[in-house]
Amino acid sequence: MATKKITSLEVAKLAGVSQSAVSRVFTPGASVSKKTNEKVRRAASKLGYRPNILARSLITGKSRIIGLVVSHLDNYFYPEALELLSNALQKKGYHVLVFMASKTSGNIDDVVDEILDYQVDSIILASVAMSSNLATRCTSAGVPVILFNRTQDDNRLSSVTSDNFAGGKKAARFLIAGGHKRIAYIAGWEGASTQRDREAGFVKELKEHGISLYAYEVGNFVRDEARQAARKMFTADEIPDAVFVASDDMSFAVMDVIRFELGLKIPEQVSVVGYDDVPVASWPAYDLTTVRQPANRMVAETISIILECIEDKETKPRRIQIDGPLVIRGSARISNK
Amino acid sequence: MATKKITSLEVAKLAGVSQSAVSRVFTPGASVSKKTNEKVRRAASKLGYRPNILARSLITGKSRIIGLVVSHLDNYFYPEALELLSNALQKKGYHVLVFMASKTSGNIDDVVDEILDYQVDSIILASVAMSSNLATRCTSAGVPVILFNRTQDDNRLSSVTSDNFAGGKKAARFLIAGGHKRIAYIAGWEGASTQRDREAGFVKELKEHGISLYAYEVGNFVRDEARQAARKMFTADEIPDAVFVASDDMSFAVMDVIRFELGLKIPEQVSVVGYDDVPVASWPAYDLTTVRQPANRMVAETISIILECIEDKETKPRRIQIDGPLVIRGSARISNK
DNA sequence: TTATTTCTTGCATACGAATGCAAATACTTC
DNA sequence: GAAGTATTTGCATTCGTATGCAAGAAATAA
Repeated sequence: MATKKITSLEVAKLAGVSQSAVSRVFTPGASVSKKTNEKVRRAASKLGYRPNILARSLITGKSRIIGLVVSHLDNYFYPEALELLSNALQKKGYHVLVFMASKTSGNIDDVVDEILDYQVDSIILASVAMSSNLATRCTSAGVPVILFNRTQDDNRLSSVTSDNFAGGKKAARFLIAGGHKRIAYIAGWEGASTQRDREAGFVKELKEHGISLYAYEVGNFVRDEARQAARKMFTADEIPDAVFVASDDMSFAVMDVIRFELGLKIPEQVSVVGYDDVPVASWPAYDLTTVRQPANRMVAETISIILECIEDKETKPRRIQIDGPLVIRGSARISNK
Repeated sequence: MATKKITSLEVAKLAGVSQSAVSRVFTPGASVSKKTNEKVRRAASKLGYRPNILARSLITGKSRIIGLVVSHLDNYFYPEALELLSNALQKKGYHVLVFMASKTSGNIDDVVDEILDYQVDSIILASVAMSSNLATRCTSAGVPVILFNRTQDDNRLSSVTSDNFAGGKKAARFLIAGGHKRIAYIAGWEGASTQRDREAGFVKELKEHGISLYAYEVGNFVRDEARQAARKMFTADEIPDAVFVASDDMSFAVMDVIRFELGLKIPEQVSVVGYDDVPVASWPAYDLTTVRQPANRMVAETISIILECIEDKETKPRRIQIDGPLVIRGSARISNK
């Protein structure tokens, strides 16, 4: 197996210049004459030379690798975000190293340690939290950490989320305006700031209208648990006439239970409102009214924060909240019946 | 910003040994005495030392990074596969560097070049092809390439797919047994071997029963195009009574058109069979009969090939086809009406 | 105890590219 | 053409770790 390694030295030899010259040709902004540049490029492409990013990283201290920790790829909001993120970073010359955080155990710290081993330029935690201890490690290692779709009470961490509190309020306002009287909520995982904020906003708005939650169950952002929650909620004596579900993903499960297991009509008997606006929400089979998380804008913000941090170490952490609209579709009544 | 870099040298100093000793402690299988080992480990954890993978790679020639090229994260088969892949590799001490191949332009070669820059130990192309020229580059760089869910006529590339031909046959056999008389097909992108094999198997089986395709449209594995295809196919004079769609993803779009735009009943008036068995297929709203691609077994095979190639350069490329069952649900009639 | 073998250890070097510095070359200007 | 400035270039070193080699320590055999 002719495992050839073409190094800058060989290119230099062929081009009749020094290794430094070759390096400079491939270093944007370095001082090289037109002639040398051409000679080197010709030799390089002849040999199929490409700079070794790893070797370069060793010196520059920049790996052009961004570590991404994800745990919920089965929630279709994340594949979309991943795709946007990866594409955008790719355009900027960075690439994404993926780390799965198992949903069960809270071993995020171990995972982040592994990430640091790769000398990543930055870490994105998608819907995942980290220990304060580890945040210290990252900070002192000079690796900026950005929480995506999650916040945390640690002022060293930047975060980008949708405005979950406002989103919760929007959902409530909409259901109230629709004349619903028995309004319920199916919660996500209580450890998630997104869940807490959505609930808080929702409950707050209800309260401001003198309404209190008619029913409450926890789905933990897991479809099966959402199903259970729905079964429990909608087999009671007098069932809710509206339910706000903390994620689209759970909403689909809830709708399926309501329609196919319990034979109820949506939205005639029960209105359902979700959160995320993943692609499936717009499919006619669900046609889900939901609060949109503008993935593209969230990603854009994330990336701008990352690049800023990488270029200028002194940037202080920011917390971005992006407002998302309520997307009105057919899963919830609009006027009072 | 106290950007401290803890190196093996500092650990060595603290532990009162040489840098080599530290290195050996962190190199599995190296010769170190129990005493030294302890001293070093104590010092290391005190300083929070962790070996720099990049520097290590420079010497060993192994980065423990696997490059993954994806292009269809919106088809929910891929997030699932990505999750399985990443998890399994993580357990083996490898990690996945993600590269998005834009669906539109065929710039795969550029992408793979970028991957090679990172000195990856192997490349997985998920549902993506590469030029023969580039395959040469990879081979000569000693980087094994594995096609996932795609084959290609290049005997230097390994591939792992489901048995698409057999899957197509199963779909046909099932529809025939269900007494369908006007059987149609909505194809994926013709450049994909998966598409071609599924179609070939399907048509072959029909032919063996003396049946020919009643209608044919192309959906290119894109939901919108599948919708168009369905509209065209099901507004004809005498519509098909069954359609095999080349992917679940397209199937959902097709079912939505059939039900909600055209007001037809599934499976009473039209039977639909898909391919993939993504999670959504089992949701009651679709309840799609489909040929399963066993993602977990496909991933397991992929990984075993990768590890084998990395350890033993002389392994020759393999082509694995994994048989998947037809999962019978409610979207297709079983008995002749 | 001494000779022999097996483990450990440190030294020095290598991996591939980037960069400060000083020497060399090219370009201006008078 | 000389003097001065701006631009290129090569040399040597550096990044953090792994590893062949030879010397030293420990264990075993005689």
